[in-house]
Order: sequence, then C-alpha cells, then structure tokens
Amino acid sequence: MPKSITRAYSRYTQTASTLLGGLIRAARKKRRMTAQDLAERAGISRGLLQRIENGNLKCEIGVAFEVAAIVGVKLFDADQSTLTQHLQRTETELELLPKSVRNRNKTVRDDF
Amino acid sequence: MPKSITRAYSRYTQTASTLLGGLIRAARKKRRMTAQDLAERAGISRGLLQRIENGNLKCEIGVAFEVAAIVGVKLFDADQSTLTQHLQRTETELELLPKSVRNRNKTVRDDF
DNA sequence: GTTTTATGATTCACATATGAATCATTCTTG
DNA sequence: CAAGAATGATTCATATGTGAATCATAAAAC
Repeated sequence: MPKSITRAYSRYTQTASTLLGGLIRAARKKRRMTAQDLAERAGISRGLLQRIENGNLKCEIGVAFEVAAIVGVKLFDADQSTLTQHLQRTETELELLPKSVRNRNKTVRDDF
Repeated sequence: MPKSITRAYSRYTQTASTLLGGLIRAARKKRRMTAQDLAERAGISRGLLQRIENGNLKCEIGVAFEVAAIVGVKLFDADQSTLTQHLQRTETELELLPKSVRNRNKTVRDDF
C-alpha cells in the first residue's frame, strides 16, 4: 500500500463545500434535471457529479464551479459582470502591494 | 501519448477562479506572508499554492478553500456561523424537493 | 399494486494533479 | 551598489482523482 497524503480541512472548508454541493443539488432539482442530464451537460460522469453534490473536497475546482454555473448557482454572490468588476479591483489592488514579501521577524500579521 | 480529457470551462468559471486566486494572493501579501509560509501552513507545496493563486482550474477544491480560509478570504461572503445557517436552510429546502427527478419531455426548465 | 427510472454505492484501470527539486529572475534590504 | 531572499517557471515520479461499469435500492408514474 503506497503511503497516502492525508490533508487537514478546517470546518469552514467542509461547511463551504457541503453548502456548494447542496446548492447545486437543489438548483438542479428545481430545474427538473436528472443527475445524468447535468453530468452530460457538464461533460463529466454521474459519479463525479454525485461527489460534487455531496461536498467531496477532492474534486477539481474548475469542474465544481462549472457545474454551479450551469444550474445558476452564483459564486461570490455575483453574476459575470459583477465578477469581472471585482476581479479588476483586485488586480488593481495587487499592483499596489509589494511584488514580493519579506518577513524578517517571522511574525505574521493577523489583525485583519 | 495517452489520450487526455480536455474539459470546457465557461468564462464565468474562469473569472471566478481567477478572482479567488487573486483574493488569496492579495490577502496573503497584506498579512506579509511569503508563499512558502502560506504553503507550509496549508500543508501543500509552494508550487501548488502558485497554481491556486494563478486561478488554475485543475486543483482540489478542498485545498483552494482551505488556503482561502487561512488568509481570511470569505466564501459566499459568509463567516462560519452564516455559512452554517445557509447550509441548514439549503438542507431544509432539499427535503421539500422530490427525492428523484423524472423528466419525460426532456425539456429543461430554465426560467429561474 | 406493477413497471420504469433515478439515485446511491462500489470497484478498478488509467489519466493526471501534486510534491520535490532545480534554475533563472526579480525584488527587497542594508 | 551588493547580497540575500522571494517568486516564477520547469521537469519528473508517483499518489490519486476520474470515467466506466455494475448492482441494489428507492421513488416516481401509471
């Protein structure tokens, strides 16, 4: 048996993923789509969709986001244009921040 | 060369992932953490963190969420308690929806 | 009730994401 | 300026996520 990498997930991460999966499943049913239907439309297998809807943490983020987009679940509570605006603001902010960070004292600022 | 599976991602998915990565990178720098610091704290490699911050879609959703949680990037614009409340509402809603969906006419309802 | 279909749960082979190591640049600090 | 450190970008071996197939159960339609 090969040694496996076990990851630690915070409760926040687990809750967020379970919520995302639940929102997808609810949205799918409201649209009267079969799991098979949605899976095909997303170009993935039914098994993978099942895992996503169950909040499995070991799925590609791209696939999960794509499925959410198909059934209309909003990420960051934003539509495309709002998302783009938010992204532009973030990139502007990043330009103002230092290119590289140097912390000589090893203490991390947590007061945000 | 093994045949590879190419996935199609919508612009919405790409924007959302790029935004998430950017938010993480900005939050990290605000806290004056190096990429190495954050990677270690998340239990991942620096290379993977780099991919996440660049909005790479082929990363585990669990890892991306975890990194976001560490630097304080809110998912669904919600903290833990709000997230839990939202989840409970979703699960209640799911109980009211049909266990399985049967669509004989194959037309998908899109008016939501 | 019966029939049909959707869903849940497994298993396994294989495509692939990840960790580790490396190098070149760019940036920060003194 | 010089020195050191952080970042970006590769490469490769391997741990692992995914697709496909299968079976059992449950639920919808009639």
